[in-house]
Amino acid sequence: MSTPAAVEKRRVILDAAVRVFARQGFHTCRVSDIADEAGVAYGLVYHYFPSKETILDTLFLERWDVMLAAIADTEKTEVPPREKLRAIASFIVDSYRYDPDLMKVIIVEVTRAANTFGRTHVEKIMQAYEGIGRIVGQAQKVGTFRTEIDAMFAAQAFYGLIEQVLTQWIFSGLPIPAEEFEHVKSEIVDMICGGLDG
Amino acid sequence: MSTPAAVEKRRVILDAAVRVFARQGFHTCRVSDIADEAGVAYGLVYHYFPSKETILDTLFLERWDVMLAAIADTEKTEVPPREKLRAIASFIVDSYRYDPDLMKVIIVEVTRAANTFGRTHVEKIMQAYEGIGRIVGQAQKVGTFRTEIDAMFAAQAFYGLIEQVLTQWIFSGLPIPAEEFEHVKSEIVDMICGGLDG
DNA sequence: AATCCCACTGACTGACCAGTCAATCAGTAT
DNA sequence: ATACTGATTGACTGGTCAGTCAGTGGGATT
Repeated sequence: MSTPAAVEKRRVILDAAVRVFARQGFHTCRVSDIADEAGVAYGLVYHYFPSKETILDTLFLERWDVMLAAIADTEKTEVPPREKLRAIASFIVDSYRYDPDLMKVIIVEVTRAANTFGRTHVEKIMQAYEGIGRIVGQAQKVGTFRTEIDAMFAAQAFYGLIEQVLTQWIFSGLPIPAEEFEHVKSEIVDMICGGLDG
Repeated sequence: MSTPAAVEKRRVILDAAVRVFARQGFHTCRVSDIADEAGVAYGLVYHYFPSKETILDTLFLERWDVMLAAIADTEKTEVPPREKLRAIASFIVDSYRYDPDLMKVIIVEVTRAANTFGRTHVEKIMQAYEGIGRIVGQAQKVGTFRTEIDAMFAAQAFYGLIEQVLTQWIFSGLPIPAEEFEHVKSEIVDMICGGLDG
């Protein structure tokens, strides 16, 4: 059915869509913008995707599944809980580091878009919380983490903080220096595990 | 110029807009939906507001200014830092408690809408972070909070967590029991100040 | 060389909707 | 009464854009 060439064209359209969504926003851009960016005829977009929304859909699911896999892998490793959280923070921060446009689109247009599009993916998004929640819960059972704080609540705090940081970076529009990425990874874990009390 | 009756009509339209935006979302709803909800002719909306966007604008600014004032007031009080954070958490949680539709609109359509509308209000939004950041910074100077964590970073963690919790409530669409509101207030402060380490 | 199969093209359509505006109405002043 | 003023109405316009579709071209298959 789908020749290698066709698979590649599909990819070209997806990559173009990332750039266009990141630049103009999903609602603001036209399908013709995506076609132009991909250097492809308008109609071809509809040859590969049934709708504009499906393109965003595809981009989100592709990446989110990779993240869920990364969380699941981390869960299985035999390292201290703090290291597990660090691994996840590291994965998400690096996702932004190496493909800021894609992460921008996912966060701005899906994860944070509770109104329109995000609603469709609440369950997928929740699976990430649940994975993190299980790591926290496990650490509580072992006695590494306090049991006073609900594990799912802690997961929200952890993921929420990361998303907040990425959102700041996205807002700023500035390139982020390499050491900032590494510094933030540590600060996230320190904040969530250590708290503010001195 | 504006008679009391006119001021009231304006209010009727704003309140209707809150309900419509909360129900259908800003981008999805039509101006005629707002007019219908307000029981008012289509054109009258444009008599009171120059554009659809200005309505959302007005709703956000009205409420956000109240919140900035609440933060500023809290800053001035002479209570332990933890109590200050609790007061702010309490204010925001209660804002949702007593007007969930308005908070839903502000969070979903402005605060979290980094792409389109939010961009206009980044500075206003940042002022909230800065207020919280000053409280944390002050507590660090006094020695109540550790200095390892950047004050603005902590403010992001704090506000981000609250917004994350509200977003969960919004997503769920369920009514929240009274004790849940109170419980969450404590849990937010405990999480941010105490951290997870046991 | 005839046929088939898709990738591919881009002009076109149909629906939608923000914002306009000319007309009407109601209250108040003169 | 008359004139004036601002509130109110809703039909209409102009522009936008997602999605359609009839047709083209080129590589494989027979």
